[in-house]
Amino acid sequence: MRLPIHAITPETDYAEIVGWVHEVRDLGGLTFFLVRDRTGIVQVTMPKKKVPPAVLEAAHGVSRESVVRVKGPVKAIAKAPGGREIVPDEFEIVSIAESPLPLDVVGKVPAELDTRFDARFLDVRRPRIRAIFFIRSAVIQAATGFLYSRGFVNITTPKVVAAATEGGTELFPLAYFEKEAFLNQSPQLYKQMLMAAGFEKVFEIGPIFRAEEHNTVRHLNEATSLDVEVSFADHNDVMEILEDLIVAVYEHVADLCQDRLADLGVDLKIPERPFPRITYEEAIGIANRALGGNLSFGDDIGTAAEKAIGEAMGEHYFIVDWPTEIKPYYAMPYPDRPEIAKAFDLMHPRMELSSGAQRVHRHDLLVERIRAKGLSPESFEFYLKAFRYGMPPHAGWGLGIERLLMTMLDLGNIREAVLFPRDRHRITP
RNA sequence: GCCCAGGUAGUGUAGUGGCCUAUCAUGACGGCCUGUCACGCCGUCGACACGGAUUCGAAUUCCGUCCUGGGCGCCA
Repeated sequence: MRLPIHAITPETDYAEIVGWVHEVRDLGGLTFFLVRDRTGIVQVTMPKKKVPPAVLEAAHGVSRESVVRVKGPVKAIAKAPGGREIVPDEFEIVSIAESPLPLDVVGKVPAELDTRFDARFLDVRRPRIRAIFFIRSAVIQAATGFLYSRGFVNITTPKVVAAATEGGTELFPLAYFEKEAFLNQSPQLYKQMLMAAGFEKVFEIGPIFRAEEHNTVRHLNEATSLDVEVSFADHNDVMEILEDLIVAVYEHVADLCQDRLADLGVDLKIPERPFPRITYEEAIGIANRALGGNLSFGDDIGTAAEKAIGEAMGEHYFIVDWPTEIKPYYAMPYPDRPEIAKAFDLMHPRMELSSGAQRVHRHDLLVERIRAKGLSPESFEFYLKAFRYGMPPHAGWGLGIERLLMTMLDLGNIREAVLFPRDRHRITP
């Protein structure tokens, strides 16, 4: 029976393992193999004079990264990694690896991102890279569990759509039989329509597509968004849900992924609630003081300003009360001060993680807002229709999973947080 | 879209006009080696993105093409 490698201890009598040949050290009369599976690494030690000839022959023909099956008694040896090693009485090559390898799995020689993505399956064999994706899985599990525990309904909305969600971002056009279609940039319109459906609390974790020709360490053309929408809630209510979720995710990872965090060398600090809230005006004030700039009300907060504010804050924080003008049409303006909206961004000191708002739920105001953005209400008819037959007030946000992971694990490039990233230049593998 | 920087063995690098039939490491192959843990030692193999130009001479300068990384704008 196959044993996961981490289950082998110095007390184990006998073990059968299947894994990849991580390293080979041939000392002549004695050969050490390190064999790796997803749980760990174990040393397989072959004294030439003490193992069967068939084992010797198989071991001689094996290459690095081949898949092997090894059976033998386990010996407690203080000098061996993990204090134990297997002396094989069976050694079978299950699948031979070609040589040379496209990149060094052991990590003696670094590889550039591009080389790594060309052979991503090999790259991900490296424990520290694999750790990112085991943690990513834990993040999604924690977020999903948190939302279920709060009574949310998991929804799936279409990725093939007929119209843009908002004016700004570029869409990928698609040949869809005789019609023109696009890949969706956000589930925004659909989750709002499900408020009209009376679902009250929904979430979706799924891909979003942005055809922006940006080339940065924090943008992808296909990203994963965690979207939430809640009826009878305002922006403050959903900000609380968001910070609770962030903390729950960090706690889950800190509790259950200690080994993976160690693989990455990350010392995870759990953010403290409540996250500070600063207004947009305070934010540009901080930026102006730090950079000697002259941002004024209505200007976008650029990268340099964002960085300066992040440094001043030093932890997760919200920027609230944005100018209505620079937020999407669906953000609800304050009734008494319509120039600002009940919109917020969740920021990590390094970058924006999420943005959200209380939404406009009044049909006439929504039409007005759409027009004010220079868009045509006619192309949003399928969406506007949902606002004419009893639409509850509602609020929500969208959170970038890759950015959450990138900031949590201090990754240098957002592509590190995706198994098979899609950027300006890469569509394979 | 605008701007900047790059493309040298399988991988990562050194090399700014002749000292380069190109450095170092890793790797592969062969040899020696019974406690390695980036094992060690000896030997062998393997590369200047492509096209053009300048020059007595180009990996190195110039032009073009292709490819890549990054910054900005915008955003998750």
